[in-house]
Amino acid sequence: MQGFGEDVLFLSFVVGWCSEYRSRCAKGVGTSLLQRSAGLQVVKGFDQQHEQAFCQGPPGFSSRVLPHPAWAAGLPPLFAPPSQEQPDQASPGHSVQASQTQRSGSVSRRKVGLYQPPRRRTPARRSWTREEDGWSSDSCESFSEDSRAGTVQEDLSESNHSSQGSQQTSSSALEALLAVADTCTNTGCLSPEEALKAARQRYELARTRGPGALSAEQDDSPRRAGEMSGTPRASPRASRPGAFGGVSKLTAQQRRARHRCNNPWSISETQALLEGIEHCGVGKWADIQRLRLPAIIKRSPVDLKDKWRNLSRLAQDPNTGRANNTVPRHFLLHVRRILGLPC
DNA sequence: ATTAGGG
DNA sequence: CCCTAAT
Repeated sequence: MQGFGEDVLFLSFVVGWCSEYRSRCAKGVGTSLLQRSAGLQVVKGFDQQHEQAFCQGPPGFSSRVLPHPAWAAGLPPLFAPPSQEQPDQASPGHSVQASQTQRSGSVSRRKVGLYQPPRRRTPARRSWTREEDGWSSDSCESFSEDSRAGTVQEDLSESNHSSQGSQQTSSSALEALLAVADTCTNTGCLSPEEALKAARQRYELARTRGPGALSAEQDDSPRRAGEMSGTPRASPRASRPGAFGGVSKLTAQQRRARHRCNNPWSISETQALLEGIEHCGVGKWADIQRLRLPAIIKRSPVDLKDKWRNLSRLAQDPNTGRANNTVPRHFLLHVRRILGLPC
């Protein structure tokens, strides 16, 4: 682990950078370079010299202003359809090849609770049989490259775009890093060590899964038109800092006020959950949440658990759940694979 | 604090 | 999603 100390330095630098960025925003000055590199919004005129100095970073970072090469390194997202190009986009020089090992065996294939479908009501509209529904063994293999998934393609178009140019890929990776660092500075709920751990985990994820795993979700949730039924969508449970930004202990009043939230899971959220499960294993909801994947950063560990339960049910019985659910079929194939079910 | 499961 | 029991 030679690069570790380096990463610590880098992270601390970024943390400082974040607070500087915030204060700049507060003053309404000089964010153009940051905007350029992180895809953030331009504020207005800025002072060249200050920005120069700022971008120099602390001593020792003169040429390391922007994403750690490791973060910038991109691989095709797990769920993306096979892309013709993206030949190698090799990581810029930097050694990004350690620990490819730990991915294979250990995690995610352990005690997996099979949610036994408790006597479902309706007779089967469809069943998971190989013949009639295409559960061939290779359809399971091709999970990560199923091009039939038009919905996903749409859903991921954003992140795919961002993998077009290396610059934008960097932006995406940078945003991911910023998210971690930001959480660290803001909420204090992550110690620097925890933040670093999260950062490293996410780096691993980015490296093995591709930048798609890190690209933030731009509100692509399938929120129907007239469906904003009163509930403030933003931060359903982010009232005060806690394990993941605020565990809600609602008062009786609050509970009555908001009867029941309905925040349908977007496809990218679902994808992020599956990525997290791949990474941490089934049942490790808190760990997954600590990865701080942007797409599911607002979902509590319990939310993750519930979603997994639903996915698991759905994967075992397509008749389960809402008829209009948008979970792509190959996601369910993936779930089945995790569950050790025939695909 | 986390997780599983019922509602 | 919410709530609670059990770790």
